[in-house]
Amino acid sequence: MDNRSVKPLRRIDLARATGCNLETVRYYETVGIMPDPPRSAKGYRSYDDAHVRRLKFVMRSRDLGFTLEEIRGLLGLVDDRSQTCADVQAVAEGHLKDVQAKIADLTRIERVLSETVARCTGDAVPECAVIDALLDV
Amino acid sequence: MDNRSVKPLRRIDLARATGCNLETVRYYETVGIMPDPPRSAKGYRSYDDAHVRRLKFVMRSRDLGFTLEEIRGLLGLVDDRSQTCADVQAVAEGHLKDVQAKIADLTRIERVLSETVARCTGDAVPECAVIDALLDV
DNA sequence: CTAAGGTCTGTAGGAGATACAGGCTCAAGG
DNA sequence: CCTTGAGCCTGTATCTCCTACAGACCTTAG
Repeated sequence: MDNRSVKPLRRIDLARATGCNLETVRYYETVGIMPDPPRSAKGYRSYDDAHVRRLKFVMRSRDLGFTLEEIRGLLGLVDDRSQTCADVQAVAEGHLKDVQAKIADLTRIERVLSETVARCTGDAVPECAVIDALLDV
Repeated sequence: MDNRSVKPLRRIDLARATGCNLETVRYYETVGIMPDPPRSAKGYRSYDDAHVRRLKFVMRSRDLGFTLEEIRGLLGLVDDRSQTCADVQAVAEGHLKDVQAKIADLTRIERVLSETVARCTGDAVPECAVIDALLDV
């Protein structure tokens, strides 16, 4: 009896649910990042929660600086159930190193920025030694 | 007497020192992310360590998903010594929030990936519940 | 039944690089 | 000194990743 969640989503619903641009949804389908969705009798695309989940992941990954190619690699882990465990492990390990490096970079930038925010008095000319350190993080 | 470091760098030296593509160096100059460098008598660009430092920062920031516009904002903090401390504080605060959000996202992704690496036995078909979790981070 | 809003396809345009062509210059070795 | 290879110059073309728009069609609330 529980079919509350079975209302199909239109393209604009998917876009709104994820914050993705409407046209980008279509683009991701043509380049294979998102699957071609089922169509209604009149040819309208129809999505569900799995699409929302996946597209959110893609968008977050893009924002974090991963290329579509890299995201394809990560999604491959999810999609291709026929890969061996060793394959999955290798890809995951590569991405893990990448992610850890990014976290380290961002953490150093964070330190400089929060020091800047804390030290700045809000008055006149800033003490720029702090901000200069940004280039050396 | 210490002028060991005063050998000027060619464009390719800068590219190699930073890992930046040769043509991208020129591109960043035309769009104003990097300053127009001094030229030799014959018009050759000539760089120094400050350029290396700055370009490395730009590249790391790009890799972390910042747009050129955002990077321009950060570099503005470094470049424009005439800004008030309040200006600097405001810009830094905005970027700080952004950076912290990125760190949070990456940390969640990291958890899933390291779990995957740890759990995968390296044998046959993976236990995919872990990898599936990637989409929900 | 109509107006508003949403869908379709195709194509154009912008940001951020990247590549290549044609010609010039520099520095090291013979 | 001269060659040769590597690098420089500019301008332009091409690639990725989107984003926007046009023209035509569909759906649904009032």
